[in-house]
This record gives sequence, C-alpha cells and structure tokens, in this order.
Amino acid sequence: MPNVKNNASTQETCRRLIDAAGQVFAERGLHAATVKEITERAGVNTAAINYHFNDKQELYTEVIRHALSQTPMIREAELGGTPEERLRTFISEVIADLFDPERPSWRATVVAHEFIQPTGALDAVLDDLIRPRAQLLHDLVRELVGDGPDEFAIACARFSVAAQCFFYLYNRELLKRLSPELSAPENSAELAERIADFSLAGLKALARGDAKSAE
Amino acid sequence: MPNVKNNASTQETCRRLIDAAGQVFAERGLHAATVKEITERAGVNTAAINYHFNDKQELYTEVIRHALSQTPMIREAELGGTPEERLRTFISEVIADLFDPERPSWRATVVAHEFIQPTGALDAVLDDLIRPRAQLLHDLVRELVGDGPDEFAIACARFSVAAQCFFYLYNRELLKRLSPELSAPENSAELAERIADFSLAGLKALARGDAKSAE
Amino acid sequence: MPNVKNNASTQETCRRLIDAAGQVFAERGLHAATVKEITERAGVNTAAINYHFNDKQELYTEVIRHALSQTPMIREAELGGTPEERLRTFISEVIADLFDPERPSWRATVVAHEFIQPTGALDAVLDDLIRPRAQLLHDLVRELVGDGPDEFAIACARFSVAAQCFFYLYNRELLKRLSPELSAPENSAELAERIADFSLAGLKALARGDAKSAE
Amino acid sequence: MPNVKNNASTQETCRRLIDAAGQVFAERGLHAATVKEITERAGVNTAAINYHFNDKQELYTEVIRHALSQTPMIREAELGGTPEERLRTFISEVIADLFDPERPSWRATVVAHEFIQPTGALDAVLDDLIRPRAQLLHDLVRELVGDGPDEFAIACARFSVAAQCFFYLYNRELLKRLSPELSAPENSAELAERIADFSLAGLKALARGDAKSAE
DNA sequence: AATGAATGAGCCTTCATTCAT
DNA sequence: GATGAATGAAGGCTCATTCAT
Repeated sequence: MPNVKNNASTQETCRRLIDAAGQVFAERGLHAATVKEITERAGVNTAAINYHFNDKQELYTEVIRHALSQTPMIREAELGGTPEERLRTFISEVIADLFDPERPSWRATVVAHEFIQPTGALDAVLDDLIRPRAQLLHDLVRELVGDGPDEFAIACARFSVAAQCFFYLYNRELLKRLSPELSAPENSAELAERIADFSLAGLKALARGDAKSAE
Repeated sequence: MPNVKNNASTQETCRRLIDAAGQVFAERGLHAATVKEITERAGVNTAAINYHFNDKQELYTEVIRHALSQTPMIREAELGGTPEERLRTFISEVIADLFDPERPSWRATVVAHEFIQPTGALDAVLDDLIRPRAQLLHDLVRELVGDGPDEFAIACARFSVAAQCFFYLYNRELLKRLSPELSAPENSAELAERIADFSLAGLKALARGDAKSAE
Repeated sequence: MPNVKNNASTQETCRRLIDAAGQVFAERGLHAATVKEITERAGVNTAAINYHFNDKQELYTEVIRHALSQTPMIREAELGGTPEERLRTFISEVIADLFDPERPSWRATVVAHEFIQPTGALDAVLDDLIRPRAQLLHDLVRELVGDGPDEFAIACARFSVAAQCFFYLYNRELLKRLSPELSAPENSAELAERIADFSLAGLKALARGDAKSAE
Repeated sequence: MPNVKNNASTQETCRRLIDAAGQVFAERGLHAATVKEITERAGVNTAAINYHFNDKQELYTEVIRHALSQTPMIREAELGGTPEERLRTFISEVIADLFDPERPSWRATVVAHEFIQPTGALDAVLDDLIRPRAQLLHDLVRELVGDGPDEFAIACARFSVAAQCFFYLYNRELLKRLSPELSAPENSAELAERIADFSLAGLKALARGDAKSAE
C-alpha cells in the first residue's frame, strides 16, 4: 500500500510506476522483473519504488490490486435481463476485456501469475476483490439451475463457466501456437457466444438433473 | 537435454536433480529458483546442474519435458467404448492425475508456469508432446459433434472441455482459499463426473445446432 | 570507457580503480587478475568496477589507454635542435620514463602484456594513441637517413631504434636476473646514451648506403 | 618435470600434451588457457595433465623448457667464419626461426609471455637454458668490439643486438597492424640483413670509441 | 596404469536497497 | 520531498583437481 500523499505529482509518479511495473511484471514475472527496468520505463529515478512503495513486493501487490479492481466482472451485477442474458453478458464482457487490444494487456497476465503462484498479494486482495466477484457468479449460477443441485454441484458448475474464460487468459501463448484463429480479436465475439452456448447447455442439464452424476 | 551417460549413478543423479528441480521450480518459478536450493535438495554438488544439464535453463526444459511426458492424456487413445465413454474416461484420468497425492504435485505447476510465460521450453516440447495430445482431444470432440460444426466451433468446444480440467491445475491455490471442498482429493471423482456431464451437455447442444451462435 | 560523471568523488573512485587495476593487471595479467583484489586494493566496493566501467574488460581497456596516453614519446615532437639531438632526447625520455622509480611501474607492464597478446584494448587505442607516436619516430628516422633508403628500410630502421627501448620495457624481470646493473635506475642515463650512439651509427650507415643489404 | 616413464605410449602422451599446451598457452596465456581445451586438442583424457605433470603449472614449465631448448641460438656457436659472419648468421637464424611458417609458432610466444611475467618457469630454466645462450652473444660481441669497452658497454651492446630480434617476437600483433609488410615471411631475409647491418655499424662505432658516451 | 565422472572453491556480475545531499 | 551514486549480498557458472574404478 503506497504512502498516501496528497501531492499531485506524487500521485502521478505512483500511477506511472504501477503502469510500468504492470507491463514489466507481466512480461517477466515478479522475480525476473528488475527495479531498474520499471523505473526507466516509468521515467522516474531509481529510488522511487522504495520511496513510494517501501519495496518491490509492495509495488507488486499494488499492481495486482489495481489489475483486479478493474476487471469487468463486477459490472454484470448492474445489468438487468433474464439470468440467461446476464450470463451471456458476463461472458462477453470478460472475453472482450481479455481480447481488447485497447486495454492494457498486462492486467490479466499479472493476475494469472499471482493465481498460479501466490506471493502474498493474492491474500492481500482476496476478501476485498475476489470473494465478492466469486459470489456474484455463484448467485447467477444458482439462479440458473434452481434449488435442486447441492452446493458442491453449484461450485463445480460455476468453475466450469469461469474456467472457459480464464482459459483464454492463462493460455494466450499456447493458443497463439496451437490455434492462431482463436487468438484473433476479431473472432472474440463468436468465441464468447460459443462459450455461453456451451455453458448454458451444461447448466440446463444440471438443472434438469439428467446427468450421470445425479444418479 | 542431459548428456547421455550409461553410468547408473549418473542416471540416478539426473533423476534426483529433475525431481528436486521440479519441486523448486514449481514453488518459486524459473527465475526465483536457485541452483543452490535445487542441488541441496537433491543432495548433490553445486556444479552438478552445469555438469549434467549445461545450465539452469536446460535443466528447466528437461523438467518441463518430464512433466508433460507423464500426463495421462495420451492413454485415452487406447481406450475403447463409445465416444461418450472415452470422453468420461479422459476427463477422469486428467482430474485423477491432478489430485492424486501419490504423484509429484510439481508436474502440473511447472507446466502451468511455462504455459503462462513461455521461456523457450514450451517451444522445445510443442511438437513432440503437446500437439499430439491436442489432436487427440480434437478428434474425440469431432466424433462427438459430427460433421455439422465448422473447425472454429470444434476449436472452441475442445478448449471448453480442456479449460475445465486445466482450471483445477492452474488455480490450486485460489481454490484452496475459495472452495476447500473442491481441493479435496476424495471429491475428485465426483468433480470429474460433473465436468463430464457439463461438457457432454455442451457438446450435444453443439451437435444439435440449437445454439444461439448457430443462428 | 567510464561513465562520465561530474561528481568529484566519482572521479576519485575511478582514479583509484585505474591505479589499483593497473598494478594488479601488471602483476597478474588480465585473466589472472581478480576484481576482488582490485577493489580491495582500491578500497572500494566489489560492485564498483561494474558500476563505473561496466565490466572488467572495459576497466582494462581504460587502464591501457591511461598507460599509453602518458608515455613521453609525444613530447619529442615539440623539441627543437638537430635531428641527432632530437633522437637522443627521444631515447633519453623513453628510457628515463621506464626507469623512473617515481612513476607507476605498472604502465609499461600492462602495455607489454597487451602488445604480446591483444585483447581488444590494443585495437581500441591503436588509432588514437599508437599510430601518431609511430609516425613521429618514422618521420624522425626519415629525416636522419635522407631520401635514399626505401620505405621498407625506414621501417626496419625505426623498429631497430624502438626495439632497443622496448627491450628494457619487456624484459625487466629477465634483466634483473641476467644484468642487475642494467636494471639500476642510476645507470639509465648512460644506457640511454649508449642506445643513442648505437642507433645513430646504424642510421648513418643506412644513410651512407654502405650496408650489405644495399648491394 | 614429468614423471620419467619408459613406456612409449606415456612419452607419446606427454609429447602430445606439450604440443597442445604450447598452442593453447600461446593463444591465451597461462591463466586463460583451460585444461579442458588442452586435453581435448591433445586427444587425451581430462586427468592426463595431473597424471603426467602433477598440475597445470608444471606442464607450463615443461612447455617453456621445451620451447627454449629448441631455439636456434645455440647453433651459432658451432659456426665458423669471421665474427662479422657469425653475427650475421646468428641474426639470420633467429629471425628465420621467428618467421618460419613451418615451425610451431607457439614456442616464441610462450617464451615472450614468460619473460614479461615470470611465473617461476623462467627461474626453472634460467641457468640451464638462458645463461649459456646469453653468454654466447656476450662473447661474440666482445670479439667484435675488442677489449676497449667496459663490461657495461658490452652489456648494452649485446642487448641492443638481441633487442632488435626479440622485437619481432614480442610485437607480432602490433606489427601486423602497423607494418604488415614487416610481418610477411618473404621479407624476413631482407629484414635480417638490415638488422645485421644496423648492428654491425653500432658495434663498429663502439669499437672505434667515437661515441658521445665515450667522452 | 589410466580414465572420466564428480567436486567445491572462487570468479564476474546483477540487483534491490540505502544514504548523503 | 526526491534523487542517484554507491553498496553488499547472492546468483549462475567455470575450472583445476580428485578418486573410485
């Protein structure tokens, strides 16, 4: 957490540091990223990170917090419509965010790093930023499948939905090599629809209880 | 690639180095892992890595290769039964492998690291180890949905299936915190069934062409 | 080439590093010299070499440059008098420089090392520092022998003069053992005169064309 | 000094090691030369140096001894003729040896290294190999200049002669850059004659006592 | 006798952090 | 407040040497 300063130039420096650090952490990971590269890309002096964030790790935590606080997940809560429509909207937004060449691409990558190998930053933002988003998806799935399935089934189902979105976050590099057409931003709308179709079919089957696992 | 030695103790040393390195790379990532920690855990000399593998990066590549070459994906090709049964078997095997407390847990983690942020090891094993496995799943999905859907739809569908498995690989730490019951090995059989149910429902919908994306 | 810093203490640190490095490089050669010994002798931090000179090799190049830029050869150009007097002055200055116990003795030795086995530093200073000095001696010899001899003869003659001086640079250790009296600084004035006598006799013979090689 | 073995293959291995080591020491110097490169070039196993010569330093000493024992200096003693003719022959042989592309070129270079920076090998061979050669040249110079000049003058004169030969040994690399024509083997005969002319003129002047240093 | 696999000391360099200004 | 020069700890790697065979 940065020292809270009111000074406008301090805030500007912090903002530039977070942006530069996000890029470098995304490209190289926490350890391989060097303070020198971050400060040079931010155009600030060598000591700025220690001055504003105490150390590299705290800057990293701030970068993770920043990245997670801007994910679009939260917005689906504000949307109306049928549950089906809201699930489609949710998936579209997440996929669009991942593929949008306009948005800083480092946000998703640093989060992926941290999820695979938590450094403490994950726990620092778990309750503020992650649990509420997870709850939203949980509630939406419950609405879609009704009261029949137990909580374990709900957990599986919501992760099946989330997994399909996260997949395109975690495996960008692999997909570039295996299925370049799936990496192209112009196909992301169709991809989102297909994920939604697939997911709604899976959820409806769960709602009907016609699955083998329900026997 | 290690120097090929016939000596039995050399092979033993290499094996112990790969195992120790797998653990350390999984815990810390390629850059944060130190050769000192690896060699100490393996109980060998500091110079052993350079002697047997030339350098740290080549040891890492060997760890990735080792991890991937032991994934069970390939075995589903040998299984008989209907396509549905083979998909269920495939998912069960992958999930069982991820949750099996007997198997070294670092295999999955190092692969996850490498997929998110390739270091060159990914490309070194792409054609040998990854493409054949990807092709198997592609063919199975095609069998299940018939000739109707185009290749893009097949690609989306197979990644939707794969994504649900990978999710439990990539997000172990997150799941421990959000849904401890989904991290428990004793629930992995039910989890696998639910993933299979969800996936088969999604694939059948694609086969029927009753999806919004088919309009 | 050191980073150009204005700071006075930085310049002081660089000066001390060059002086310490000169000693150690002279004693041990480029490869056998360790940065640890250099930095300890300079009383600075281990990282100072990399900070000020990027790496050991660049420090070495700077040492060579420093050593060559302080040779007295260049001054003979400013001296007046007959060509004979100028040659005597030139030889006296070079010999005096080599034997002067006040001047750091490493300058000559590091240059000798680099001339025998160039590491890249030689080429870095060839055009700046070596060719101009070589040209001065060439011109002086040409003046002394007139237009008769061809360029090859001039080349041989100027190297015969230079060789007698360089000999006492290269073979200090050998001379200490074979002819201690020739290593004594108090005899250096007589030595310089004898070299000059010997050389002027050789040059006059060349000018007269009474040599066997001119037949 | 190698363990004296009668075994023919042992002698063969030592010979190959000395030859390979001579090349590598000449190219890189004592420290930068690696045991691995030497043994590989010699086609022997890693431990051969320690086995046959105890350690790298003793192999190096043996290389120096080998190099010095084959210099042609000694042969002039066997030659007849006037002192002038014998000096010409001596200089021709030394120069021819340095420029002869047929002879292994590392001999001169390793000696030059050792003369500039004695490692102990110099002292090991000083009395056997160096003093006798130095004495021969001393005696020849004394014969040429008669009894007039004192020993200091003789010392200066003989080093003036030797210096002109050594110069082309020590400064090979520099000469390649400054005067390529003086590096060409086909010009070495003319070079030797010019050195002899220059030297004989210098010695005759010393004999006549017409030098400034004699005043 | 001769080998080559394995060792451990030590090297150069990098880098997050500090401190005088 | 903010800087950038300087630090020291630690990292990966090399290499002469050893030792079991």
